[in-house]
Amino acid sequence: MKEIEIIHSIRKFNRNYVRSIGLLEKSFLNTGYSLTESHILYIVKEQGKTTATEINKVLNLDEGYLSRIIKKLISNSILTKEKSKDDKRVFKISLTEKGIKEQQKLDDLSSDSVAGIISHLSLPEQEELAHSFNKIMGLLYGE
Amino acid sequence: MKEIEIIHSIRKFNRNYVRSIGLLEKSFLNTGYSLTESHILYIVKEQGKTTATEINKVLNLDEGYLSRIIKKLISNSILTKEKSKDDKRVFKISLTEKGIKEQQKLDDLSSDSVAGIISHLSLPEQEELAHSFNKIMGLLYGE
DNA sequence: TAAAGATACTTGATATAAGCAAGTAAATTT
DNA sequence: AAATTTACTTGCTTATATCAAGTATCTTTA
Repeated sequence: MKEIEIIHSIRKFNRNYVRSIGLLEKSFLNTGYSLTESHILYIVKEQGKTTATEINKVLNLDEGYLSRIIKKLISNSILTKEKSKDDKRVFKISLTEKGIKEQQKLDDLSSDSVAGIISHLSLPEQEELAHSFNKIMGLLYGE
Repeated sequence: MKEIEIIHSIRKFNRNYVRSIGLLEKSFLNTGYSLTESHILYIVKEQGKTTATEINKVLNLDEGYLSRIIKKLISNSILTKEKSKDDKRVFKISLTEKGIKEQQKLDDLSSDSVAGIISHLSLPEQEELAHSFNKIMGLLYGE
């Protein structure tokens, strides 16, 4: 297989997948959260009590933008922040009770959405699919 | 493999890949074209003389948005339009000479960008990667 | 075949997502 | 203790996308 074919395969995938992700994004429209906000909540769940800087090590958003999103999520009682004791520049961020529930809802929505996409496949096909995704993850991101 | 694991694999991939595509998008910043514009030019190249409606069968953009993008690309001499003879509501759209060149540039940029992402892999690994992408394409989009 | 409905495209107004730059305050380095 | 860096915030702007209403033409149907 030539390099050009390899690149074409990936680019073809990208063109299609970008649109899939666009659709996924639209499925978030009714929830009141953007995909980025949903990512942030996911990360806060994963990391537990964390900071804007830690979140941004994953997402690499504009700092100001992230700051505003966090501010909004706090004002909607999804997140809380408290001043860190060891470093007074830092705010420790965590999910509120409501935030935990909301994050769970978004998590379920996302899983349902993926379930829908693969629902037309047989179980062996779904397994092949997962295997392929895992393979790519391993190769590209070393996991 | 359980369904929940399959879904988790896909969601994990999505979280990572969304960011990759975000980076890809940024690589278009200097070009003066957005990823969407670049897609449009790609489709016009593929389809040859085409129409807004045909383009939108692929991209599903808001019609008004698409109309404006086309307008802009025409005013920048990338696209031309001519009124269709069989249907006076329709405009046939095609790439200008300049448009062909610009599209080619974007195409090259996109290929280079992908080449960069896979450059740390050996050829067999790159082949495995392409194979996995193709597999997913086949399963999800039937190609 | 004339009216009703559908299709192709456009335009004005607006929303959403994201980024830049300048700034404050606290920590770290020199 | 001054200079630099880090963590976060805020004002302003741009990029991307959507909604709704409208024009012109084509197609259906009564």
